[in-house]
Parts: sequence; C-alpha cells; structure tokens
Amino acid sequence: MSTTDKTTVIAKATIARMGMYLRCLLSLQQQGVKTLSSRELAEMMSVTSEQVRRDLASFGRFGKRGSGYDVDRLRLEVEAIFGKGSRRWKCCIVGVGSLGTALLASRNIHKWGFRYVAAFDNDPAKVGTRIERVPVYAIEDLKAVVRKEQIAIGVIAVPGPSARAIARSLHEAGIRGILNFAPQVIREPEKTPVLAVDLSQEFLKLSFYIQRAEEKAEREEDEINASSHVE
Amino acid sequence: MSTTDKTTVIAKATIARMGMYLRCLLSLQQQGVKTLSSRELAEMMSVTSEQVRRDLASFGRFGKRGSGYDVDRLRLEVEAIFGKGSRRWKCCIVGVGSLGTALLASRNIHKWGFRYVAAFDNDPAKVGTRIERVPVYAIEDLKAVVRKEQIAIGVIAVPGPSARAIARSLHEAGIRGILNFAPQVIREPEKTPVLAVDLSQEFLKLSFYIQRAEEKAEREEDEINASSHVE
DNA sequence: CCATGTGAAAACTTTCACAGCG
DNA sequence: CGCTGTGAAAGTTTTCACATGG
Repeated sequence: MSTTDKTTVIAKATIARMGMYLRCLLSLQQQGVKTLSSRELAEMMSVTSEQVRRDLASFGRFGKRGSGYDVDRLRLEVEAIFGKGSRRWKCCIVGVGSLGTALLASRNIHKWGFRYVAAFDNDPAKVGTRIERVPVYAIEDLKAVVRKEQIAIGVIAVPGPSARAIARSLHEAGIRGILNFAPQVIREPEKTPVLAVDLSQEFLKLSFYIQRAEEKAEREEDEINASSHVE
Repeated sequence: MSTTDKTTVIAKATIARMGMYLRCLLSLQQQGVKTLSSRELAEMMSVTSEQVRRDLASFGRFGKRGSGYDVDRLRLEVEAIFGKGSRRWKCCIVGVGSLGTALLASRNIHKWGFRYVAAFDNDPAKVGTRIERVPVYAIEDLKAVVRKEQIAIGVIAVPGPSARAIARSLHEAGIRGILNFAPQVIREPEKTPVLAVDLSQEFLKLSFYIQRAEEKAEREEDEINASSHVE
C-alpha cells in the first residue's frame, strides 16, 4: 500500500514556482508581513492566484479560508518541501574558473542550507589553496574526497567536453545530484537527478523572444494603419 | 487577416530545445558529420525523435524523407530562427561582481553573435577601467550609453534589490530584451522580453528532485522486500 | 525500404467557477 | 463576507501511429 497519494502528482513548473514562493516569503518575513493571500503572492510573482493555490495545495492545506496564509508557517512548510526539516546539503564544485569562483563566492544559497566543502581543479597553481575558504583539490582526488566527505551535490563548472567524465566520477563516488553548468548533455545513468543550467542557451532564447515580440508589435502597428476603422 | 499562420504556435519548451539542437549541430559539423536522422539527434539530447521532428517541423520542412537532415543546412536554418540571418547582438552587463565578470569572460556566446560592448558598476575603482576589454561605466551613464551604442540586450548581474531600478533604466533607454540574474522578479512593462536565471533556485529544485528520487528508490526497495513473489 | 511530417489520442497544465469553511 | 481548495473545462505539449515521398 505505502503512502503513495494519487493526488501527489507534482508538476515540474510547480517546483520551479515553489522556490520562488520561498524567496518571496523570506522577503515578506523580513518586512514583518504576518499574513498574505494567494492573490498578493501571485501579484509579487506575476502569476495567477489560482496557480498559487494549486501549487501550495499539491503539498498540503496550509491556508485559512477567509484570511489567507500565515507567512511564518508557510515559509516553514515550503522549506520542509525542499529541505526535509533542517537538513544541510554538502556541495562541491568541479572547475574553479571564473564561473566556478563566482558560484563559490555567491552567498545566496547559504540560507537554504547549501554549503561548499570542496572544490576541484586541474590547475596545479590552484590545487592546495583555498578559494572563498573552500579547499581546492586535484581532480584525481575527486572520488576519494566526495566519498569521504559524503558530499551530496556536485556542481560541474568545467569548460566543456570534460563534463561527462566528471559526471561519471561523481556518480561513481556516490553523489546524490548534479548541477551541470557545462554546455554538454549529461545522461543520468542511475536515478541520480541532473539539472542543466546553460547560460549561453539563455541568450539564444532571449534573442528569439526579442524577435517575436518585435514582429508582433510591427504586425499590430500594420493592422492599425491598414484599417483605420475599428471593427 | 494578416500573415498569422494558425500552425505557427511555437511551444516554450520547443524554443529551449532548439537552442540545444543548435549546440549539437555545431559539434556534429566540427566532427564532419554530414547528415543525421531525428533519432540520432534525439539520442544526443535524451529526448524522443518525434519531439525533434515536431520541433523542427514547426519552423519549416528541413528534412528529406528516407535520409534525414543535412547538418550544414539545418544549422543555418536553426541559426536563422535565433539570429535572423547574421545579425549581431550588442549586449551590456550591469554589475561587475564575480558573476558579472564570469559572464564577461565567457566566450560561449560569441559564436551566436552576442558581444558585450559596455559594462556598468557602482564601484568607483572599476569605473573607467576595462574588464575583458569591455569598458566599465558608472551606473549613472547607463541610459546614455545604451541609447548611444544602440545596445539590444541588458544583462542584470547586480546583487539583489537594485535590479528593478536597473531594469527600469534599461527599458527607458530602449533596451530590446533583458537577462536577469538577480534574485528578483522583474515585471516587463511594455512588450520587452525579460528572462530570469536564478542560480540559487536551481539548487533548491535539485534538492527537491534528489529527495523525490531517493524516496522513490526506497519505496521500490520496500516493495521488493515486502512481496518476495512477483505478481 | 527508410525517415519525415502530421492528424489524432493521450497526458499534462492552467484557468474557470464555485462550494464550503473561518 | 472573503479567501481557500478543488471539480470540471479549456488549453497546451507530448506521444502514437501512419500516410507520404525520396
């Protein structure tokens, strides 16, 4: 039987929004906001209030009819969805070029319990030093360190084609999930999640949307010019 | 009436994949591959061949029945979808912290015609210098420079709450699209596309998928243990 | 014969609309 | 009375299955 709810079918897009709700909730909490409605949260994020309610309802009933959601409680609930209580996530970064260093320097993920405990690089000048207080090891030591430190998340920030070999090493060392910044598709062999973030792809997408928006604007202008009388 | 094709309804997910097809095609071209089938391309990207065919077919008929797609031609066709011929995209970056610098240093977007022509920062020590050959201006000069240089794309890489003011300035200066790396929702006022890339959100998402994958694995193990005979 | 391109079905996601509770 | 939570409808994306053409 097990605890499998049939209702628990969580959309991919829902997960992405849940993270954003969490970000908003933190900011609201800091502003001292105590309670909020789905409509208010929706407005902050430019989505619809139904969407907010559905997203939240897919994890439980966190709201009160008539008054909305309690900010403090909702924050805890949403945090639990991502962090299962107050679990900490040990991370390592592979490739300490400019992107890798920027990721190490970013303090944004600290508050969700993510923590870098190791970095890896091929450059002998970097190995043995610390970057942002995180020790840099040689790539050869990757498997040993990941296993010994029980690292959960591997962040791949190497330039390109070496990404797959790195991913394989991480898998062999028992990594639980991978964040891949290399422009390379990585197939997940077992059931270990791999999330790809390709910055250059975002530029491509944007250029497409710019063109489409401008074409649309042009078309609309043409239509106004063509028919000077409204239907 | 106008030239609006009813068939031209391009899915958001299709755009994301088109960029990845382009990346694959470039790599195949460099390897000297001359022709490929939808199945081969699909395998490279871990998607289905139907999906590849639908995606490509939504922009035109690029394939030959029986033999597949010509790599050289397909690359040009897909490039045209993103770049409309050989158009160049002038970009600027706002915020030259570690992430901003990493973005300036990345050579990955060069081949698609994106080029940084200006950077902006508040730090007086940086203003007037060049980072990766790109001149750094004061934020006060943002509007003037964007307008004068006719910059198309603004990349926001400032820490947090200042992102909205930057976005407004970029809009006022006539920017055509924005890539937002700040953890802040930016509402697009007119029809100017804004794409958000929040690195810390990716960590959150990954932690959710890790938990779900591990719960699922556990459940499956339990089921095997519980019923030693298959149904 | 092989692989594309595409109707039609299935699966998934969002929006509508409202019952029901505080 | 206001706002949540949720069936049902509408809309979107993926998959199936196959006619069609090189």
